[in-house]
Amino acid sequence: MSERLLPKVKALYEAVLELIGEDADIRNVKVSDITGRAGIGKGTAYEYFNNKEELICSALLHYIDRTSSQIMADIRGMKDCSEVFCYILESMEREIPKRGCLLQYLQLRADNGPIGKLLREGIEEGNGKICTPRDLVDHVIREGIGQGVFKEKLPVLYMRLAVMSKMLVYSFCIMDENAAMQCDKGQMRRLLCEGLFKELG
Amino acid sequence: MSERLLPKVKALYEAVLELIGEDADIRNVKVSDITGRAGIGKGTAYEYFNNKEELICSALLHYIDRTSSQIMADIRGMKDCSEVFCYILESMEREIPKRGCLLQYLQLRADNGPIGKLLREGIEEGNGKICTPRDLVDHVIREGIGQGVFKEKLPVLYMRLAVMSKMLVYSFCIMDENAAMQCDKGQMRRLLCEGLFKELG
Amino acid sequence: MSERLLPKVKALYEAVLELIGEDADIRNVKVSDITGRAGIGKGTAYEYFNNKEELICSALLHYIDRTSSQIMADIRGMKDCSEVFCYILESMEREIPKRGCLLQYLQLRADNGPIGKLLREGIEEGNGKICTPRDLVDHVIREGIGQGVFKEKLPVLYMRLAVMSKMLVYSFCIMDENAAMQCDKGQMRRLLCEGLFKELG
Amino acid sequence: MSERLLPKVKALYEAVLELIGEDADIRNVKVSDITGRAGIGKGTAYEYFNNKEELICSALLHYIDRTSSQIMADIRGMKDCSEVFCYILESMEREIPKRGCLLQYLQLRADNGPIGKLLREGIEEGNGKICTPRDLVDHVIREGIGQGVFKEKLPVLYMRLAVMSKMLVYSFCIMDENAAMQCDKGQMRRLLCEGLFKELG
DNA sequence: AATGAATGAGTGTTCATTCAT
DNA sequence: TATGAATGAACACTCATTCAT
Repeated sequence: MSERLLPKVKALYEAVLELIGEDADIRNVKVSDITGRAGIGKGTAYEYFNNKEELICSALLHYIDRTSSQIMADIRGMKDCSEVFCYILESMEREIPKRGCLLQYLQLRADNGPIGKLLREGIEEGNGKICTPRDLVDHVIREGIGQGVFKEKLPVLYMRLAVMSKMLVYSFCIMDENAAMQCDKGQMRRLLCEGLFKELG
Repeated sequence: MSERLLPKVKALYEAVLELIGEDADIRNVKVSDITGRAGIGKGTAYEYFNNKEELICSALLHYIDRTSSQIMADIRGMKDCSEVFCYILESMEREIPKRGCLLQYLQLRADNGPIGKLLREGIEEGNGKICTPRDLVDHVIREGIGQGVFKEKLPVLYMRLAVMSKMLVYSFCIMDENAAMQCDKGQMRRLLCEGLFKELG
Repeated sequence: MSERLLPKVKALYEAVLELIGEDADIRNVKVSDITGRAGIGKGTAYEYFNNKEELICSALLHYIDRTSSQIMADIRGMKDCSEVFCYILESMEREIPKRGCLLQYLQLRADNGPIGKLLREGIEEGNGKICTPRDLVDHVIREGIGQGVFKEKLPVLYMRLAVMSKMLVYSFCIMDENAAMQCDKGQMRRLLCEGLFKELG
Repeated sequence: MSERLLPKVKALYEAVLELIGEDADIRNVKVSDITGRAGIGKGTAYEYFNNKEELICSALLHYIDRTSSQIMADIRGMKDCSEVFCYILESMEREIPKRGCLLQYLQLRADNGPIGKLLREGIEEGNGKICTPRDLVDHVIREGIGQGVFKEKLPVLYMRLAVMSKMLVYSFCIMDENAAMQCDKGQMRRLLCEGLFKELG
């Protein structure tokens, strides 16, 4: 997954992410919106992708993979499980300019529309090759258990969902204008971290 | 909110919920799909709603309101905060046949498409009159604080999100086929309940 | 054509004329607009007319017939051909509140749409029974020739069109806001009268 | 106004004029009728026009402009005012194959429907750039006054309407099957010409 | 006789996709 | 390889007409 992207593909991916960042409804975005933003011809998109869904999906997956891989690399050396989780939350915040992309990804994972289905297929097919938030979650759990701070006998599914839900909560805080106003990000991260360890410890 | 629905409206609402229950992508459902399912003419839908978005939105809001109101009524008399939260989770499970409706609602709340926008407007406009999951969450928190089982000094926003995320996690367990297989619902509810009280206590 | 109209029919006719008077595009007027204005149920219109076209057509024809008949009766006794023509122009002006009806009638006479066709049929079928502007024109010509003020040897068709075009010109003056501002109606009538006699004399 | 039309636009214009020429009711013509006749796909029409009304309107305006411009160029050098007016009438007859277009144009100018409104807007916006029958009328009047055959003190509005109504009368002769049979075109033109000079001289 | 709720045929418009250049 | 003009399937929505009451 470290291969360099072809320049046109890169431009298309960037365009998709930009549009999502501008709160566009990705399902209603036109191909011409994307190619126009990317500065290339409409037909060119079809030289690289079979259809609109594939284009959007690939863009999202690439973003998710790149971001998750980076975070994964960063946390690999960390000793403290709490530090790891906090770093993940901080990283999410750093991505605010691309806000919406993570949320779109999470939403589409549960979406029954054509893009959602394709996204799930893409993740399954690229299993192992594509790094997703779920891999980060699993890393946190493995570390937590390894360091003895998570109870080993809790069901893995429960632990996974517990970690994920904390991340979801934090993404809501970042995204939601209303929530954002009344919340101190640092405090929220601390509370979520503590909450997680209380819950799983 | 106890007024009887007009029969055609009821049929339309039922049709929308059925289609969602069958995992259809509600955004891509055609008006004729809905009216066909409802057993009425296409034009009839437009006697009661101004457009497709309004129809779908109303159906979802009505469902959410009816379900939430019922749960709210049931938990009103309960003494034990833990019992309350467990009952809410159980109620969610009981709605499995209409599975997807809750998730669709939650998804659309964060959706930038036309239906999502209309949904948020509908909730704001009907403020107080329409009972939503958020009202259930607030009830849990009020009870938790009143009974002294939740730390009073935690930020309300955090508590709200903590409760909500537990519900979200449970809905994932119910919805996701993969997860469903490997998870014992009763155990999951117990764990989520305990987790919540550890986290907020 | 002096039979009394049934009250519902009268209400419908009035509604059509009112709508035309308000500059509505009669071809785009909905049946419900007409019946609503008439204060009766939509279905009731179909008790008296087979379809929308027939309703509109009948209303227009009735108006044209009634107005033309009245004018015809008024001018019957007049001795002076010039007085007759002037009276016709004055009568047109008196109908300003129903402005548009005459023009609509003239327009629809040349229209290829369903209403236009029906109108022409209606006039042909009711030949003799229905009094139209053409009858007024013919009266003017007959009188003109009889009184020796029109050259007898001019083709009738030409005379007919000459008279009609004068009336058309006057209706434009009445109708067109721009023209109306810069034109003194009395002067215009006089000029048209003189012009007609110069042309045909 | 001498720029060459794009081929698809030309085909669309031709199709509209053909349909009008075949006595179709232009307001009830379907977009697919027009594009079908033009031999192009339905969507293509929307590459060049924003909607049906604009398409029809543009076609008519283009026809009127082209025809009027041509006539204007032809009459520019003529010395005799009578010759000018006769030439205009003759030109109208020459356009018989496109019969209906002129009448449609005149009708739509007074129409309250969407096409009529757009047409009037189009004429106002393109003021000066688009050559219309009114320009021909004004030319006749200017020449008539300049050559001393029209009384200078008559109101311009009256003169304008007098000329216009003569043209209208002639178009009726050309269009109306019934009238056409009983009328010798040459004689009619002569009579109209003489009539005009008697009336305004 | 009068109604208006119900209907569904009909059409303007959009936009993903193709393909000649 | 890159393009964007051309396409037409698809769909929301309208409204004349019907018919049970």
